[in-house]
Amino acid sequence: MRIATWNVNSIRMRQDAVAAWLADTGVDVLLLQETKCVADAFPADRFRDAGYRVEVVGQKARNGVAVIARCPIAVETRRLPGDDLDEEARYLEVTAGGLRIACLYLPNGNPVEEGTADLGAKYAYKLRWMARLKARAAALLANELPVVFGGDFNVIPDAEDVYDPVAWQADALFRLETRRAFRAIVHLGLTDAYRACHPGGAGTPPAYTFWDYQAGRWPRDQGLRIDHFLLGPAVADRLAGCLIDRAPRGAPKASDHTPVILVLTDGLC
DNA sequence: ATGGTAGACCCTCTA
Repeated sequence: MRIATWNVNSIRMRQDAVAAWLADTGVDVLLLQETKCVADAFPADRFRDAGYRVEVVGQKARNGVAVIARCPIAVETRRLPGDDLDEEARYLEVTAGGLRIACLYLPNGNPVEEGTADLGAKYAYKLRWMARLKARAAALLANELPVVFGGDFNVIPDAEDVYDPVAWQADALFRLETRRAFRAIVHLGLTDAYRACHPGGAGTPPAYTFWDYQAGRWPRDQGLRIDHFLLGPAVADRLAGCLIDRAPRGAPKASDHTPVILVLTDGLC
């Protein structure tokens, strides 16, 4: 069974690319972020016509997540618990293929306002969102559910996951508070699927999932690893591989992110 | 050198 995650930066602009990639790879479940449209404007029919089920959480112009799967999808929640006033479309948790799968788009958090008590409203929201995600992960793990958290975490876990760690040290994606909050989630007992399969370290090639449109970041391979799969123990036991498909980032009219594919032993979809 | 691009938008914001 294969699950992929892809921040598409507008599903309406990327629908041909996503449909072609799905047909080419045949992944069972695809998690999308930054669909950037209300649910009614999501081009669900073309995926349904291709034999997939589609569930969408949308809002106008910004954010937006979706799950596309070959198998039936049971929606568990369309909101991340912990803040009833949060209207941003960033979380969709489903059961599919026997797994509890959370598709998430974690807040970017920039700009960080140094010198202010909470480092700015955007960054405070990011840290609150991460605390809510930690609580949700703890609850699902306590119930021994086979959980997969996949999506755009907007977190660079380690210096080897960014082309220039010094230049990024104060950024909301890499600053120490962000990495601490990410580690606190992982340390509940989750496995970073990519790093479990590719330990990294000196001499290993960089493994990025995002390259900014600006300043020639893609042709220079100056990217970030910010799209992740975190696996609960029952799913980590089935981990067979995790790979970054760089090809879509090099295509014309590409998203600034490229897909990450999680490969599990067994499992039906 | 304070850049550069992309997408959606009510003409500016987010990333």
